[in-house]
Amino acid sequence: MPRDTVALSVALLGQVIVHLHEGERVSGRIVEVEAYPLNDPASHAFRGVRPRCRSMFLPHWHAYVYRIYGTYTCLNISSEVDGDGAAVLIRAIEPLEGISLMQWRRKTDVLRNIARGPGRLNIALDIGMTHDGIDLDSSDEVFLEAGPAPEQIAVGSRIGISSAADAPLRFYDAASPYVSGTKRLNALGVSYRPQACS
DNA sequence: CAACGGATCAGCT
DNA sequence: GCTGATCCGTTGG
Repeated sequence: MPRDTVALSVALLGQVIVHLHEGERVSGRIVEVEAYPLNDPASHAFRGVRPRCRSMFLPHWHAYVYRIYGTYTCLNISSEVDGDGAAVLIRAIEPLEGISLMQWRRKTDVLRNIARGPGRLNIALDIGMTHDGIDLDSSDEVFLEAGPAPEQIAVGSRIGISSAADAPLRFYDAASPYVSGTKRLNALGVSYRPQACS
């Protein structure tokens, strides 16, 4: 996986997040992310290490989970080297395994609404503050697996922030119906094919 | 559909 | 106090 935050964001699309719940796999394919790179005014890490955002400064591939608006939590993956604060926010997944359990947790049967949005996907996967700071490589509870990259990746501006709001740092699978913020999907009108590997 | 308010936690001014 | 990387139920056009 790339160490650069933006490169990692693109590489994460298509990867599968798995949470083992009493031996049952609950999982989904990442279809939407946002990058919070170094020196980003919108990043929690912008003003240095704080108790809440300390996990952003962990080495590459650790979980940063924080609470938002009192009720919900958001999952990020730390992206840079130890001591540098940056991460990728996971914004939406396509439900794959353990769907009935996710439907129960989310109190809806509508597949499209199960994990569209960062707060929603954490409820669906039962990821919360207890997972803050875990190493996703060594954890046998929450981890990632390789999955098919999107055929086409779209780029847009990030959602719900005020500073650096125009930065094109939101990436999503252009063909997926499981992405959030539909009204802003074409905010930049930019899309491109990911770099072809020969 | 769009707009609004409530729920409710933690950091910052 | 207030604001925020949110979601949901309700209201009104």
